[in-house]
Amino acid sequence: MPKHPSRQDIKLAADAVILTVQDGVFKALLIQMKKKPFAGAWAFPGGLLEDEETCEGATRRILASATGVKEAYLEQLGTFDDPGRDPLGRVVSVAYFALMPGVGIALRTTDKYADVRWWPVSKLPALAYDHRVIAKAAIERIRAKLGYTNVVWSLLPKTFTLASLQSVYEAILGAALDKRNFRKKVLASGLLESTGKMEKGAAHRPAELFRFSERRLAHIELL
Amino acid sequence: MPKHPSRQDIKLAADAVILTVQDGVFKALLIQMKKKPFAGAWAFPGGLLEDEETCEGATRRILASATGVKEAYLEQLGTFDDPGRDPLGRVVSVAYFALMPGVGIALRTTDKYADVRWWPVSKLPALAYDHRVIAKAAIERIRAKLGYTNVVWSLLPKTFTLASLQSVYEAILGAALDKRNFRKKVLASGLLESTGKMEKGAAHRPAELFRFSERRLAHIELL
DNA sequence: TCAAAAGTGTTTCGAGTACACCCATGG
DNA sequence: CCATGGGTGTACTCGAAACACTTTTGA
Repeated sequence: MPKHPSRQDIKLAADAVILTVQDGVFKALLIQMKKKPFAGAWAFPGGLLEDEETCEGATRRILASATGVKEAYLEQLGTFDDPGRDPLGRVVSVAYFALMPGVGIALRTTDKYADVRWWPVSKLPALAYDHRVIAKAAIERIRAKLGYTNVVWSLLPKTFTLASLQSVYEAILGAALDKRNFRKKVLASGLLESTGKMEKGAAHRPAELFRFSERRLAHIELL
Repeated sequence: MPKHPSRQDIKLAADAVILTVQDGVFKALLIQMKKKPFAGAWAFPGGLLEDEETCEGATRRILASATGVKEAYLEQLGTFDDPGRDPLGRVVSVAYFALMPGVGIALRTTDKYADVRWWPVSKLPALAYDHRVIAKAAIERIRAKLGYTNVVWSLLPKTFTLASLQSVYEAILGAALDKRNFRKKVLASGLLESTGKMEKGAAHRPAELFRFSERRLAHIELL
């Protein structure tokens, strides 16, 4: 196959901003790096693209290696190419963000990383590279997207209570919502369907369990 | 400077979706290619990054070479990396969209291109590469952005009438707006200030000329 | 005086918001 | 029987949308 003539000395990488809500707290997954010059620093998991790999493919590989999760909502966030962003050379990063439910995820610290941890988005540590900028972009994007799409399904298990749905919104938006108005709007939106089942084992009146009628991205009017 | 170890055979390019509104019509700039295998085909102007150049820098260079315009609103649209998008090899494209006023732009067909033309967005010809996908993304983005930002300033000259402002909205949204409601909202928004001057030479009652109080991106509630 | 676009208010309707009490369960 | 969260309805306010005529100018 003929090649383009120009010589470029630019590497392509993918970075994954992995987000979830656990116990009413909006969290991001960070890894602690081992290699110099960033040993000990925290960053979003990422890495160079392998040949024959798409950016999204690379992100899924990275996602699985850090969390074991194969299914998650994934969306391209943007491409970050500040020339000084990587001290080891010119690396352009295509960043994605991933959303997943906060329950049932077993983090595993592989030998690639010194540590892997969920961090509250409101209390992130200092980040390597330009990951502070990437974090800001991801958080803005998901906040906005909650208002005009149904992405929230990607942050909840198959069935859930209205209270847990509301708490996901509140955690991400960082604001309290009125319970009655929230239920009214979300039930009228047609996004949910009743399962008929009830929550079990709580020390109070059991809540009805709902599911999403569609588990793929759609535009809606909410909030 | 030490280099990352991996060998990648991936080239990075930038493409510019250049948009404007002329005579009430929403248009995109396309170039007609000379080189095989796409000779004669239309596409957005673009090209490989030079070393030491950022994606945005490359886009500005491409923009200037196709239009002569140095100042335009520029925003990253997304990165397109389908492995089959370029038959000459693996090229990942970072696409930007540019917005500029529809008046006073002299297109120049350089020797790089067979032709350079404005095309109505509703009647684009067949496009090379994956530029149809890129076009769709750009158009969706600018439509949405009109509703929650003040970007429209980038599509108008320094002073303009309320009617011409309205016609820009109508051209991009593809829908008619109510004149009285439009004027009410846009005047209440605080985006505009009166210049005190009047339009000249029209065969009807002259309209007042306005200017934007801010010529940089801000979020607002409109539409 | 005619053609053409500029400019101007009011009413109606629906959505958003604020707000407080009873219910079902486990301990 | 008590503590805990689940579940429910109404009233008010404000912004969105619909709608038609008079004014100013050049030809």
